[in-house]
Amino acid sequence: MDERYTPERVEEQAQTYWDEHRSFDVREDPSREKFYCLSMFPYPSGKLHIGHVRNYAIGDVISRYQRMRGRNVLQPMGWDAFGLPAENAAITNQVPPALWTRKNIEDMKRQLRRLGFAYDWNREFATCDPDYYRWEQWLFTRLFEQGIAYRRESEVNWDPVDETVLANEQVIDGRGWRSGALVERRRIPQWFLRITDYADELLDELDNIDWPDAVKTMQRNWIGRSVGTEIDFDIADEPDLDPLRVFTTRPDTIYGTTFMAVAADHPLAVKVAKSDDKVAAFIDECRRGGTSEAEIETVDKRGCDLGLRAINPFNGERIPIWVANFVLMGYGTGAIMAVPAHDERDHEFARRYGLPIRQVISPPKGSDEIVDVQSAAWTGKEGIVIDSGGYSGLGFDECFEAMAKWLEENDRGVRRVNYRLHDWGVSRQRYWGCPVPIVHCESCGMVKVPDEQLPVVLPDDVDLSGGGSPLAKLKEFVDTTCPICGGPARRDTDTFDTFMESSWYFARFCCADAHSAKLDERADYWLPVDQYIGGIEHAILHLMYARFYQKLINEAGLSRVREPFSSLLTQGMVVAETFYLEEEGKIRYYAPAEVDVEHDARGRSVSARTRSDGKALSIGPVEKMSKSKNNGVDPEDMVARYGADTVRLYVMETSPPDQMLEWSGSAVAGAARFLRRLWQVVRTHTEQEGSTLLRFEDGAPGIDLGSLDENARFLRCRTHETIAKVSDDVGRRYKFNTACAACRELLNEIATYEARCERTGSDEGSRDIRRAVIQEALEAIVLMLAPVIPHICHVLWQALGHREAVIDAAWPTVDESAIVRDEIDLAVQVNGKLRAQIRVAADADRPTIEAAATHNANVLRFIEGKDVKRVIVVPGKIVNIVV
RNA sequence: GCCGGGAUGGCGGAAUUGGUAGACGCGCCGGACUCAAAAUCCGGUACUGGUAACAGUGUGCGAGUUCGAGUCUCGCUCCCGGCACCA
Repeated sequence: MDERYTPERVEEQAQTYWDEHRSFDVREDPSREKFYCLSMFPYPSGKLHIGHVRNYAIGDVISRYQRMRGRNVLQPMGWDAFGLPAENAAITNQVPPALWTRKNIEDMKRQLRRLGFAYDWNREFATCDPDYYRWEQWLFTRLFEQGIAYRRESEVNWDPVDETVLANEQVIDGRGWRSGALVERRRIPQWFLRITDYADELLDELDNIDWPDAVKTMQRNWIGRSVGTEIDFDIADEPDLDPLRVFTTRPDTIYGTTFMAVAADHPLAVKVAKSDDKVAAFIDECRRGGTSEAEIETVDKRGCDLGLRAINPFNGERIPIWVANFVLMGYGTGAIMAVPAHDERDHEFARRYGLPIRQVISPPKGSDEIVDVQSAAWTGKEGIVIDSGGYSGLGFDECFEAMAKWLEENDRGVRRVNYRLHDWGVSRQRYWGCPVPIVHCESCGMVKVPDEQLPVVLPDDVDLSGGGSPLAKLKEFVDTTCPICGGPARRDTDTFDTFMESSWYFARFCCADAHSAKLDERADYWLPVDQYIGGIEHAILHLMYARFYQKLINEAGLSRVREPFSSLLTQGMVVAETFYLEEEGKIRYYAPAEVDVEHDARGRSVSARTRSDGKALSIGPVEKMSKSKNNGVDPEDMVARYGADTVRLYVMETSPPDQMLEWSGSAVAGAARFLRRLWQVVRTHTEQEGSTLLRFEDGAPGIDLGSLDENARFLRCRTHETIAKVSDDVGRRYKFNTACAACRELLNEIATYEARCERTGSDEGSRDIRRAVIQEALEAIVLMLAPVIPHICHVLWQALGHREAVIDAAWPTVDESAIVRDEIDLAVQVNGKLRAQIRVAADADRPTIEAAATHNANVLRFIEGKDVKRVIVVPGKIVNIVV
C-alpha cells in the first residue's frame, strides 16, 4: 500500500481491473433476480455538467449496492442525440449536426468513463443511429394503420419574417428570437398520437407505481380527468345555426349563467366574423402571440360580444354569447356557459365587461361563511342550490344527477368525461430528427413506407440556412414513388418530436443488438426498469409519453410490461454562488474558480476578490449553473484536480438526491481530505507489526466475543448500528448524504476508541481484540462506501487482506447481538421544556423512570412547590412532567 | 395565470411514525507540530447573558391543535420546477 493516497494511480488501477475482468458486462440469467437501474440518458450537448455527474453518481451507487446484494444488475448508457441544439450549432459554427453530435458523444463518453460508472457499454447507442430510429419508424407505420397515429391541423408558432416554425423557447416576449418579429399562431397539418385513448389507464396505474407523490399528483392534474355534462343551448332567432354545445363540470350552476363564451377559432365566432368587422378584428388579435399555455393563460382576459343570444334550456332565459381569449378550442367543446358567481375566471371577465353576477349556490347550513359573489366568486361544491326553479335546495351530487337525467331525457345534453390531456403532437418542421415514414401520393393519399424500405434515412448534406423546413427543400429526399401505385409521390418532410426516441430507449437497452426486431425476448427479462433516476423537470412530459409508448409496445406484442418504470427517483438541480463586477452599467460574471472569498471571525462571507489581481467583486445570489452567470463548474477540471472518487463523494454526501445541490469549492476539498484520512487510517492499521489480520469470521483465528472490554464492545456496537443505518439509508430511504455521514462518524469513532485505549493502556491480549474490532469497523466502512467511492475502496479492500475484489464482495450484515444496550438515556421535560437527562436501565418500568425523573436535581428546581398534574412517559424517548 | 415543490446556525445539511433542534461536513476561532508556511492532528463553535452550572430565545411570516410542533391544520411571503416545439 502506497504511503500517500494518489487518486490518479488508484483510479487507474481500479478501472484497469474492471476493464480486464469485464466486470460490468451483463447477461440475462433467469436463475438470478434482476435489477434494471437506469439514469436518464444525456443530450450530447458537448460537455458533461455537474448535473449529469450527480444523476449518474446516484444511479451508479444504487446499481453497485444492488449488485452487492446479489442482484443481476443492468446499468446501460446511451445518447439522446436528436434535437434543436445540433441545428443551432450547425448554423453558428458551420458544422453538420451529425458531426457535431458524434464529436460531443466521443468527448462525453470519455468523461463518463473517467468517473468510473459501472455501465455495460456493449449496449450503448445513439438515437440518431439509423439502426435505432428505423424501429421507431416501423412502429409508427403500424400505429398509422391502426389509426392511433393520425394527421390533423393544429397551431404552431409562426415567425412571419423568417417564415419558419419556432419552438416555444425561441419565442421571447412574443417575438421570434432571431428576427424579432411578432409571432403569430398559424394552423398547419401535423401528426398526432391518440394518447387520450389511454388517459384512464395512465391515471389509474399511478396508484400501482412507486413514484414520488409530487410527480404522481402532477401527472394526475395534467391528465385532468373531469366528470361533467355537455349541454346544448339553442341560438335565439337563428334557426339555421346549430345549437351551441358547452361542456361543464358544474351543471348545478346553470341558473347562474349570465353569458356564454366561445374560443376565437370556434366555428360560431368564425361565422360571425364574416359579417362583423369588430369580431373579425378581435379574432385576428387573438392570433397574436405564441402557442404556449403560460403565454395564453397570462394574457388579460378579453372578449367581444357576438351579438347573438343563447337560450338556457332549463328556464328559457336569453343569454349573450361572447368570443373570449380565455376559452380554448382544444379543451371540451371550445365553448362555455359562464357563471361568474361561482367561477373565478368567469368572475374576472364579468367584472371587466360589466356582465351580471348571479348567485345560485349558498354555503351549506351551519356554515358561518359570508359569501358576497359580487366581490369574489364562491367555488365551493359543498353548498346548496338556490334560485334554480325545482332544483333549489339540492346538494351538488343530487343536482348533478337530476339535471343530467333531465338533459338526457329531453335530448338536450349528455354526461361526459373530459380530459385536460390532449393528443400528442409528434410532428416537427425540423431537420435533425427521425423522418416520418409516410409518402404522400396524389392518387393513393397517405401511404406508409413498407418495412423493407425502412429506415427512411435522414440525409446528411442539407442547407440549414434560411427559413422553412430543411427537408422540404431537398428535392432528392422529397421526390419518391408511391409504394402502392408506383406513381410519383412526395415524402413527408416532418421529423418526429425527440420525446419519441426517449420514449422507448430503456427497452432497446435490453437488446441493443437485435437486428431483426425492435425488441426481442431479452426485454421481457429486464423490463420494467426497477429504478429510474432523472431530473424533476421531466416529471410530466417525458415520463407520461414513455408510459404511453410502453403501452403501445405492449400492444404490438413486443413486451409483457405496460408500466415501464416501477420506481422513480427525481433528482434536484445543481446551483452555485455567483460573483460579479459592475462596470459602466455592464455586469461581468466571474467563475467561482477564479475567486477568493474572505470571511469574518464568525465565518460569514464578507468579501470576494479575483484570484489573479485581487479585484473586489460583488457576491451575487445562488443560482442554477449556467453560461450566462459564469457559475458553472467543469467536472473534468474537478476530476483532474481531486480524482473521480472525491467528486462522486461530494455530490452524494452534500444533500439528499431529490434536493437542490449547492456547489462549494471548499466542501469538495473537504471530501478529498476525508479520502486521504481514510487511506491513512487503513494504512496505519494494516502496517502494524504482525501480519495476521484477526476477524470475527467463522473459522478465523478465534477472538472470543465474550472477552471484549467495554471500549471494544462499544466500537462493535457502533459498527453494527452504522451498518443497520447505512443499509436503511441506501437500500430504502435513498438518503446517501446521511449514509456517508454515518460512515464518517464511524471512522471518527475508531479514532476515539484508539485514544481511549491509549489512556487505559493495554496488554498483549487486548491488543489482538483492538486490532480485530478496528478491522471489522474498517471493513464495514470500505464495503458501505464502495458504491460511492469505488476506486479507493477497491485498493483499500485488498489492503485489508482480501483476495476477492470489492466489486464482487457482499454488503455487510448486522450482528444484532452487538447492538443490544443495557442502559439508555432519557430526556426529562417540565411543561415541555428540556430540564435534564437521566440514564436508566433499558428495561426499567414506568414507576422507576418516573422516580428517577422527579428526583433529578435540576428537575426538582422546576417542580418543587408545584402540583404535578401529569407525567407522560414515552418509552425509550422522553419524560414530560406537567405542573 | 394554473399545477407541483421548497424555506432550519455564517454556509450545505441532520432530526425516518408529533417526542432531547443543529448529526456529518464547510467556514471560522484557539492549540500542537514547524525556522516559517502548507499539510496534518487536537479542542471550541445556533444566538443572548453568565467564569461555570445554568437560564432565556430560536426551524420564512401570522394564527391554531397538542402534555409536547421543524414535523399536523388554516392563512400569507419569497424562491425553485413544469405548462404540451428546450431536453
